[in-house]
Amino acid sequence: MSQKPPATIHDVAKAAGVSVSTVSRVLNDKDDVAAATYERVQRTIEELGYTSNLAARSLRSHRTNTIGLIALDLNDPFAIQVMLGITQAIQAFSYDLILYASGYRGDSTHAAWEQHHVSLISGSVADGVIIITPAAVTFPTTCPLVAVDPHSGKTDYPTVIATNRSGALEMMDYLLGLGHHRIGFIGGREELKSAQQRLRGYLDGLKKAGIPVDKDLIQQGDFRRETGHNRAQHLLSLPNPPTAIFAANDESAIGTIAAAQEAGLRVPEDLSVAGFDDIPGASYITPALTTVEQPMRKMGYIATDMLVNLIRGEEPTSQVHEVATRLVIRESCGGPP
Amino acid sequence: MSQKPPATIHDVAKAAGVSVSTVSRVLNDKDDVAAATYERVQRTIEELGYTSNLAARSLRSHRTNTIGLIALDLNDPFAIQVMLGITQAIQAFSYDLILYASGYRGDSTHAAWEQHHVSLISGSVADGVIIITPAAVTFPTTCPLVAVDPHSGKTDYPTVIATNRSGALEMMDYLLGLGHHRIGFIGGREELKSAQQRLRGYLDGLKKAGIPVDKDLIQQGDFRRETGHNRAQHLLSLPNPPTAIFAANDESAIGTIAAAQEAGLRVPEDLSVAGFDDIPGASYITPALTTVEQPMRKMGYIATDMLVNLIRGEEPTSQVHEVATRLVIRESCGGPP
DNA sequence: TACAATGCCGGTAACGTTACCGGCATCAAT
DNA sequence: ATTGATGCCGGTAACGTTACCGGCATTGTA
Repeated sequence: MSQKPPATIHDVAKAAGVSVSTVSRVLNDKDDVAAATYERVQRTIEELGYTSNLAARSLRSHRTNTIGLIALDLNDPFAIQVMLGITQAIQAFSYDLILYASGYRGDSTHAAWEQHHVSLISGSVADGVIIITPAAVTFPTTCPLVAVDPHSGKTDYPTVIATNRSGALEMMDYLLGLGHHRIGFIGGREELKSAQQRLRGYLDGLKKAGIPVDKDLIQQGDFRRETGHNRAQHLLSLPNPPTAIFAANDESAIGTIAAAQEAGLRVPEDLSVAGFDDIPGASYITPALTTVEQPMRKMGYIATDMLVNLIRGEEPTSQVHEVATRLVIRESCGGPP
Repeated sequence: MSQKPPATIHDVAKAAGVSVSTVSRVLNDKDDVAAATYERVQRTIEELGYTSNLAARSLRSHRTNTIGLIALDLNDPFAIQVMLGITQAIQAFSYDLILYASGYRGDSTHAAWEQHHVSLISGSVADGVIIITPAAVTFPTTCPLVAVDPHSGKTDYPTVIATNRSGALEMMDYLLGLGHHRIGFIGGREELKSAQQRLRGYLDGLKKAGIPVDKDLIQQGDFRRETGHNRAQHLLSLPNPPTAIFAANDESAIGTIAAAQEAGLRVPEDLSVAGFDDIPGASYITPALTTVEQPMRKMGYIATDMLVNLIRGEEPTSQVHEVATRLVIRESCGGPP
């Protein structure tokens, strides 16, 4: 099994009896090539099984026709759903996608890790970058960049985000309407704007109903299932526990349901649980989760669209693209016991 | 916002007052550079925020320190789990990971799509490639390659696979032990060895129990939830429907449960449903799925290990690595009604 | 003192591709 | 017949990096 080196553009040129320039023109669909030559070159390319070297092309032309995606956690359903939207858009725009997911090694800050990968990718292997739930506020401005569910700081790059505050408020109105007065809240990654806005929606909901804030009922989370589980245990062990828990995302809500069941509580009879996101798993657990739908795929699609425009040198129409959320009522919420 | 070009190795060299060769030596941790010089260069690198151009490095040195992953469907929990194992291994081996998931555009065969991406990645942007559930039998042998859950044809590259036949057989023994005689089977992607072996386990189980094969009970599937749903509907509408359905993977099983519930059947009282894989969702649906665990993360880890060895030029210890499955009994199976 | 060994570093040539320039035909228009 | 425009193509120089060679000091050894 000889590992013979792959054919280069020179091999093709020699085999087809033309110059490398001509082969390059054929490859890039330039128009000043005679039809017969084009045909012949195209055929030799297939015969030799030639594939153009991405690294060399990128080095010379500074265009790769691929966009990079940086995501920390492949285990996160939100990221997965956004990715699906991105891959869909990628196809529509005839781009390729490269996902950098080398995993955060813990030997530096999360933000430093991200920045490193942005500069690694940009200008060498991708024309632009999408980052999902970034930890860094700023990035080296060397390449087009779009963030989905951005950091809360003042960012200088376009972002895609859902109407988190109004979505959370809508959920609060629903829970309050069911008669709940003590509603626990399990927050998300606090550096993300989305997490902050959902907390704000929670607070606004209480205020609107004239219910004073009980700090004990507000728990700091991080969007992870285990953490939701843990914080829910804490809330349920309070002397005066809540009758409903609003988790800042579905993963936390699923952890909350597990904690409730372990504590011998029935959902929703003894405890109402609400989430945010509407990940695929939300409708499959028991009880099916009442949540706020965030159009994750759409967000991925929009982010890609914005990025492609940026790459093409067009100014983005708006710096922040907001997409609407929607209340999804299923089975995990009822009246207070 | 000036898009100033990123710093090159020349900029660093000039700023540090050394030659580009020396900077390169520092970057690659060669040992013949004075400690003081090393220090100084390292500092200027940080000051300038220099990141070495991946394309140029790859072009010259033919080493990228990244491995490529080709996966067709990001929506597939099996692929996701394998990926998680890969990212874990990647970290342990200090490699980077690039995932090519540009999505199959349908303008060529699935196999051609894969081959294209293998040659695109190999020799330019990655040192080796892992493919999950490949559609192509052979690949251009220009780069190290490992397949997880391989094609059924005679492959000339190392593969990682689970003990699918014995796992399926174990499940059949369990179902037969519960008293079922009419057991439906919903198959997987037929070109995959795993799918074929699971079918074989099903058939062997029947044979062992002396039950003749009823072809109507064997449905061709493709590992997708919708297809499982559809095939289950067909099985349930049979004049003499099965009392249990063994789906070749959990996604199909989840589709089957949905179909049963839509038909007004209770699981497991009226119909037993079994799956294969033990994806995370399997324990969250209702009823919790009885299934055969396939150590997906471990498979990803092993594949990465094999690939890294291949890249380092070591001969693989074995061409096929088999990992053991395990029966996981939950709630979705009971005796026949 | 002479000579080899070693540490440290700079210069040059690639890697495979595309951008750019220029040149030879061919053809239409004067 | 001369000119200019056009179609088609080849040669050369980069892109940013690393491999390789060679050269100057400095040190060790006879």
